[in-house]
Parts: sequence; C-alpha cells; structure tokens
Amino acid sequence: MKVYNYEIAGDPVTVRVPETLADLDEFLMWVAAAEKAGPIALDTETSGLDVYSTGYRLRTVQFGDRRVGWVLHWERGGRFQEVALEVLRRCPRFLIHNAPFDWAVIDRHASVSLESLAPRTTDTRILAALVDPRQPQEGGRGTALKPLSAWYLDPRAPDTQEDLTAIFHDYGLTKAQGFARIPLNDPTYNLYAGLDVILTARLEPALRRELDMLEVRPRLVQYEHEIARICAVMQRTGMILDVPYTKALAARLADEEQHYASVALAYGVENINATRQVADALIMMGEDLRERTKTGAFKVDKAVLLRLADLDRDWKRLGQREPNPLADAIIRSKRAGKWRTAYAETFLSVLDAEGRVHPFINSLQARTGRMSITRPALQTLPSSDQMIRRCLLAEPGHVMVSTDFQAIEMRVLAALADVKKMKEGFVNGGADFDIHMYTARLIKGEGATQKDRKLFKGAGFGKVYGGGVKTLARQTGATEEEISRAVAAYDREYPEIKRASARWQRQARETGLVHVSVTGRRLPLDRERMYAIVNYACQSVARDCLGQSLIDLEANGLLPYLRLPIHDEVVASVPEREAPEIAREIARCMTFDLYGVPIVADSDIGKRSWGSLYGADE
DNA sequence: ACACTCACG
DNA sequence: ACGTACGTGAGTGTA
Repeated sequence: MKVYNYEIAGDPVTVRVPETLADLDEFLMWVAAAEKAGPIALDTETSGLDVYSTGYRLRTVQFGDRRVGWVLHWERGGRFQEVALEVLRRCPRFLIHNAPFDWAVIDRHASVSLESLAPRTTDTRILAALVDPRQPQEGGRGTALKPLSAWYLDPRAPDTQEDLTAIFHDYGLTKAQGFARIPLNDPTYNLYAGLDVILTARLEPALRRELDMLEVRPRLVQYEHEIARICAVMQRTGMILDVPYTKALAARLADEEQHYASVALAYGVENINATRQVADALIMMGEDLRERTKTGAFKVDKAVLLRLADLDRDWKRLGQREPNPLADAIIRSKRAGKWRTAYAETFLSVLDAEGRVHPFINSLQARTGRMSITRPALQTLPSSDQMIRRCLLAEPGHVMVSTDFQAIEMRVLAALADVKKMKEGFVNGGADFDIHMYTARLIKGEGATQKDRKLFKGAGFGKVYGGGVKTLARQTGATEEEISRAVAAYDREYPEIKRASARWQRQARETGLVHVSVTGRRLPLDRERMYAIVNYACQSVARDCLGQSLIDLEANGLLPYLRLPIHDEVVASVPEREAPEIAREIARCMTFDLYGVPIVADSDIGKRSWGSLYGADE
C-alpha cells in the first residue's frame, strides 16, 4: 500500500493506494465501516474528456470520506476492478463533484448504469450552484472543486488540476496527453486523485449547511438531481451523425472558405479573421467605417460587412449601393470557415465507434439556471439554413420532432409580474395566439400592421432584456422616435412590469442583492445592472418550465425519444408511424398552467434529418 | 489572457 | 436622477 499524508484545514488526511490483494481487503473493511457512517465520496481519473471515443480509458476510481481517500487502479484490471465494481454496485449513497461526467464514464467503462448510480448520488456541484450560480468572472466563486474547497474548507487547498498540468510538463506531456499517459504510480497523480474525494466529502456538509441557512428548498435540490440524470440519459443516447454527408460538407465548406479567401487576398487581406487587416483594406478602398468597438478599433463585424456588400440580414441584395467585393468575400469566407471548424469538423472529431455524437449536456450552467451543451455546441447550430443540422439524424425508421414553448419568456413575465392585459390575452387567445400582434392591436387598434407587430415585439424584448431605446432601434431597424413611443405605449398597457421590476429590485436590496425566484432559485444580481432582474426572473423560471417538462416527459415514458433540451425546445427522435401521436404526447407534457397563465407548446414533425425541420426542402 | 466575432434561445 | 439588451460556447488573432 502506498500511503500519502496531507493536511486540509489543519486536519491530517491520508491517501491510500492499494497495491496488493491484502490492501484491497483492507479497503473493503474501510468501506464496510464508512458506508454505515454516511455517503462515500466518489471520483474517477480517466484518459481525458472524450468519454465516447474509441481507446478511451478509465484509469482510477477513488472512494473516500473526510479523512481518507482510496485510489483504486482500475487500469490494472482483475481484482482491482472487481473490488471497485462491488463498491460501485453496493454502496447506498455517493457524493460526486460534477456527477454527470463520472456517471457517463462509469456507465460506459465500468458497466454500472447511470440508472443505478444517479439515484444514489448527491452532486456537490449542484449544491454549489444552488448556493450561488455565478462563474468567477461574474463575481461568484464558481462551481469547480478548487475554488469551492478554497472558500469552504482551506484557502490553501491544492489546485489539483493546475498542479497536475505542471507534473505533466515534467514528463514532457501536454495537459491533454497527461491524463492519458502519466504513469499510474506517479505519487502526485495519486495524491491528487485521492485528495479530490476527500475535498468532495468535506464540501458536502459545508454546502448543506449553507443551503439550510439560506433556506433553499430540499425539493429544489432533488429536482435538479432528477434533471441532471435525465440530461445524462440524453447525452448517453446521443445522435446519429450522417458521416458521408458531414465529410462532404466539411470539404465543400473548406473549398468555399478557400475560394473567398483568395478573393480577399487579391485586395491585400492575407488573413480574413484579422479585423485590423480587413479594416485597413476597406479604408484603402474608400469605405467610410464609422462604428468602433469598445476599445476604439474599427468595427468590421457581419452587420458592417453585409451593409458594405449591399446585403440584408438574409443575404439578399438591397440595391442600395454598389456591393463591395472584399466585404462580400470576407463574410462568405468567414462563415464557411466557422461552419466547417465549429460544426462539421467538430461533429466528426467527437464521433463514437457507432457513428453517434454525445454532446455534454450541462443541466445547470448559466447564472439563471439555464442549461448549456458543449462538444459540440448543439444549442447553437445555424437555423437560417438546414446545411449544418442536416448532419444529425433520427434513428433508422424515426423522424425528428421539435417541440417548443410558445413565447415562453413573455408568458412567464405575464405570470410573475401579474400583467393583467397580457394574462387576458394568453388566457383567451387560443392556440395560435400571437402576443406581439395582440399588443400591437391593443395600442394601434385593429388596423395594426406587421410592421407594428415587429415594433412591439422589439419593445417586449426590451422589457424582458432591459434594453434601451438605442439598442432596440438598432435591432429592429425602427427609428428611436418610433421605439420610444412604442415603449411608452407598452408601459401604459402593461404597467405592472415596471412596478414588478422596482419591487423585485427593492426586495433584492434588502436581501443582499439576491433575487429568489418562485421556484426557490437564488439569482445574485450585479449592483450596477439591477435592471437585469426582470430578465433573470423570466429566464430562470422559463428554464424551470423546461426542467419540469423533462421530468413529466420521463414520467410519461418519453425519455427514450428525447435527444436535446434547447432552452424553450425539446428535440426528439420518434418512430415515423407513431410520430403524430408521440409528438402530441410531448406537447401535452409541456403544457400546463403557471399562476393563471397557460404555458403552451407546439410540435413540429420533420423527416429523418434535423435539418428537415429548417429551410425548404428535404 | 483578452478582444473580437459569430452561432443559438 | 438616469439609463443600461439577457444568457450561453467556440474559433481566431494579438500581445
């Protein structure tokens, strides 16, 4: 047995690494005593983050409590695996920091299903996010093990990830290579593997105390664990990639990128992504660049370039000027490049052996509680065009179904701020109710036009996001005069919104600049951006509408069809013959009442590819 | 590390 | 007193 001693918060702690069968027996004796005393902290070390790719390895499984961390060398096989498996199967409660990752690893590489493990897990990262969901850049502590340990346990708690990177460099390895190739018996590697479970074991009671003190509802904690498990199932299922199409697409995008880059080169732009070069070249051509970035540089983003190329937001000719060929080439080359690298090639790079992609679904990421999806970022695929979404397919014999809430944030706003006329509209409006046209008619009468609708849609977003007249004018294309009149009219019709914002801000000032949402979620505010409270309240409750829907969808047996949550939408793969029926079921699970406001969802049934729900053909 | 850009809800 | 667009992930260039 290798034994490493360390100190956390003045307490001696020990990391034990079994080497012999007798050591493993000693470990089992410890487990028998520890599992009676409480949950056991659990963690894994693996060859990296690409859990689903071939050649991926589970290297160690760690178990521990406040005093001792055991590092089991899974990679050695045999009895080491048997013992780890026995404990994984038997132990009634586990503590894991960022459980979805370890659930995925253990489900796939240690044959203990996440259905078995997840109900026995407390995720300390969830606890931390419910105390304070902010990232370090936002003034929070973040939800990583290191900053939480430093705050709650010991300011000198080791940064195990950071320090390991240094060790990797000693071995001549990069960070990415290090986790796969560092020798299994490296002392620092084992020490830190063991310390992580000890820190997790110590974090849990500290976070529980904090949640109790802040009166965070236990029901909310449980709800988040259920959502995390449901998202982990979706991640494990993944989506089928149309590999031949994606490869051809990547090649086509590369050609397009190259073609337009060579056009740009003819105008002296060697690197189309170098904004300085682009600005210089455009000025040389006689263009008058007016907009500046925050740091004073010339702004040459898509909006600027489209105008110079005489194109509207849908890339249609405006006929207002002679198109600038350089601006045109740059937007085309940049778009092709981004679509190739961020989407097509990422899909191919994360593919598993069965041709599926498994995006990491982080069920509790944003400061409002919103989810995020990474590797690949499937929440942000271009929707203007089916080209990229066409890469992803429903199961054989299935079709893609997308079900989204109708104007969820406006409905949540009406419910939370008790906006009388808005609520009336939602209650009496029927299935095809259009809140923005309704608002336009309230203000302009029955003769309200599509242009009016657009104006009041902008004003509505202004209310939800806290936007000003200038920004709204820029976004909608209306004049500042039109916008300020629209906003004033909006406030007259829906006076409760301003009042709610003021009330919530006053309450938050009394409670340490934290808004507690109706679901019990703590939403810390920035003193200089108190107006954001309306958005935080609406966005987070809308997120909880989606979360509750996921729970209801699972309860109705629909989880096997689900593929992705996208803020106000659920994407599913559904057997073609039953598609209308299942789509109706999904929409039904996403339909309910929120404080007297109907929350309503619509399903769209596509064909085999996700792209079929976008654009014209297929 | 930071700035800029661009994709989404 | 007044006014402030919200939340993400990812790639590339620059210093």
